[in-house]
Amino acid sequence: MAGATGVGAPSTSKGDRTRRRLLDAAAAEVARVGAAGASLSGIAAAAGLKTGSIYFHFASKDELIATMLEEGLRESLRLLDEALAAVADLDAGARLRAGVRAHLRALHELGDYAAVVLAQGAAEVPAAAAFPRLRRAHVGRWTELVADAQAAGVLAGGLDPRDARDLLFGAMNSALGRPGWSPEGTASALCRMLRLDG
Amino acid sequence: MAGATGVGAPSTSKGDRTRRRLLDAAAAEVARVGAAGASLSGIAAAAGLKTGSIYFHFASKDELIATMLEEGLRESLRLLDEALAAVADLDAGARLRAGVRAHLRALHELGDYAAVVLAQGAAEVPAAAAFPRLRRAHVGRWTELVADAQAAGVLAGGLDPRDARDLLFGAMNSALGRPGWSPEGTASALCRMLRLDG
Amino acid sequence: MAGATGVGAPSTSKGDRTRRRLLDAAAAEVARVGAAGASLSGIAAAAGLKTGSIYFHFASKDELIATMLEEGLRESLRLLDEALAAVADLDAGARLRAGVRAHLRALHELGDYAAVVLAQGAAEVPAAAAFPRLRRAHVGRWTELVADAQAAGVLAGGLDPRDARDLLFGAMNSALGRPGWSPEGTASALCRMLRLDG
Amino acid sequence: MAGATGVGAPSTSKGDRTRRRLLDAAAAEVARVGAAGASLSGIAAAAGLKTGSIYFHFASKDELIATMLEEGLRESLRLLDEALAAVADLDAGARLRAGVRAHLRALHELGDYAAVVLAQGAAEVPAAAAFPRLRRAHVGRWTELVADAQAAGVLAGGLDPRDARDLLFGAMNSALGRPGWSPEGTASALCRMLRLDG
DNA sequence: CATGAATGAGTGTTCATTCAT
DNA sequence: CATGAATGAACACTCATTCAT
Repeated sequence: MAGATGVGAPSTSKGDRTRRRLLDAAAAEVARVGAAGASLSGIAAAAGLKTGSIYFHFASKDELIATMLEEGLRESLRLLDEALAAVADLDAGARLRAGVRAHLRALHELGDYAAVVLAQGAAEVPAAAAFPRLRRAHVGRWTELVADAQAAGVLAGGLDPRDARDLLFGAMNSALGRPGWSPEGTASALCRMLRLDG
Repeated sequence: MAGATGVGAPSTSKGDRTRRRLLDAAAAEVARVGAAGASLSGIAAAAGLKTGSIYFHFASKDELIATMLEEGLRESLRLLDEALAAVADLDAGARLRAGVRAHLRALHELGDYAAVVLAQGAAEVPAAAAFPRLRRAHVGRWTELVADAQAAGVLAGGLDPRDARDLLFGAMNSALGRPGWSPEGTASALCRMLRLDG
Repeated sequence: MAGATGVGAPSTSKGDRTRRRLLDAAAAEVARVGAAGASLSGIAAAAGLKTGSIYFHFASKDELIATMLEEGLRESLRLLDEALAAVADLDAGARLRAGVRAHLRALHELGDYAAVVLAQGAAEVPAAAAFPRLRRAHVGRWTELVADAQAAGVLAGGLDPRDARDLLFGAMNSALGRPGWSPEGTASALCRMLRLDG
Repeated sequence: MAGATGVGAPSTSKGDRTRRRLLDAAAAEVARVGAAGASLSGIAAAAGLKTGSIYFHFASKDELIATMLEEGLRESLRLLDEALAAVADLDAGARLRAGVRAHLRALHELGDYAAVVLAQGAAEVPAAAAFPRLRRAHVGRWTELVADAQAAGVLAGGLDPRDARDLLFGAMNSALGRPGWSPEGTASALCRMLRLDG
């Protein structure tokens, strides 16, 4: 929610830095008014450029927004995987809790990128921006986490893990709507509601 | 998600019927591309009118969309209250389960109206469209339901009921994203995950 | 300038009265925002009608405005002739002074009609509204008055009476721009400037 | 009245030249049909542009027209001051005659700009376009000229100099309505009528 | 007589996009 | 790399006009 620094690694060239400013500005603008409502002139102004200059970095509005979405999703997946790797040896309940904490931390850190990728999904977004591979990977990770937790009995069984996963996802992403939320607080509240406490 | 039946009672005059067609078309369009992305020409075409004719029925795009949102929210509140009235004498857990079922049924019946009111909220919508009374009433109903369930011990205590309410809301509204979902199935899945089973 | 009752004789039928209300409203609206800026819906509303109803009384916006202009010009000519008839026997200076007083009184009485006909002229007005006969008659009367005064030596000679007439006209019509002006005061001021005092 | 040469000094950049073409076209269009009746598409076409391109140079129709009016008024004031400076040492009658000649020359040179600023005033023009400083300066200059002439006895006394000034103004501006008028001819005619002859 | 409802051409304005500089 | 300038298609909205009721 807060003004994020963005997503990328430290870039070297001036062109790369401008590109990053544009992606950040696009994320903020899209989070504020949606993909359809965001204007290239607004994004350019927020990045300290004139409108036409965007086209040196991106071929079209769609490409700019798709790139921004993809980077947000990729980073969000990276943070999740990092967190899960650290708890690979623990039991299913602990891994699920770690996933929840990681997702909420990602939501918080990624700022506008997360707001866009996770809250709005790809609804208003151009078809080209589906990048299904990343999306499948992300979703798959969560389906696995949930199914393992069900198998271990720490999460209610008897229901399709994909349904359970979506409900969990909806609950987590609702945090983006609240001002001043903290990842840790929301994670512990959610785990308590699901009786997931260690 | 599917083409909505709409919201209103059978109207008599020709003008009323056109107005309803416009509201239905607006709901569908906004659900598809967001308020900013929806175009009056698209809405008019879907309602079988020419663009300019909209202005005989609504003073502006904002008024059209705000009216649609308000009717959706009002109807959704009505359905919730109706369901709660029928279980007023039961215990807090049963009332919460009834609320969940009612909300999901409303989501399903209201079609595009709900997709808009509940998923996007009034985020992108003009300030005039906040209709805060309805929104407060709706939110208040849910805070009460959740707080009662916490007090009765059927829902995890120790956390702000408003946080719990938002998590619950997020989980329920996530159903709109899935194709072919059923209100009853989702309700039972959610209740099971929360260990709310009567 | 002030809200005028209009121009016409007492009418009998209800249709005639509606017609008059429309002409009055048109005069006011055109005086306020110009012929191009005046809208039929505004005029209709000011006359207590719905827009479409205008077409029962006038075939088009142009016809409505042209009729209003013509009535204003005709009445203004009538008032001038009336005043001149009363001083037909006096000398040229007295007749010119009477004309000035009559014109300024007409400007004052005719209200919005005069504002339109005399100030804006037929500049913005449709070609059909030129009604050249009336205009020629009006202009002709003034050329004569001025030429007679020049011949009699009470108005500076040595210049084309049509030029003198236009300068005089411009001076008189400038009164419409001043708030709270009186016909008598302006007439005496103008006569004094021209050294026309009896 | 005829196609105006415009107002500005020779500009260098391409944008400045386009801007000037737009202002000239706007002056012509507004002189022809009034501010409300003038259309941006007409103005753009007359300037050899497409409608939307206007917005690169002016933020709105109002700004375009207001700018045009202001430049016209400013230039007209400049021409007046220039002429008055050249006769600062002469008597009040000579100064008034110089003012009349200067005003009529300005009317003639400024073409459509003058037609608009002086004939229509800022009546139909948005509030933002009043530029009251310029207007006050222009009006003040004339009040002074007239009052001095009255005090010196060369113009009839016994009447409010502001009234005399407005009558004078109306007479001078009436020249705009006549085809083929010359500033010198009109000035001498007016001065003769007012017995101002040096 | 008058209205309710609709139309189509027009308005001012925005915006993604292009391209010479 | 970036800008200044322009375009054309879209947009929300207005308005004169029509016509069944």
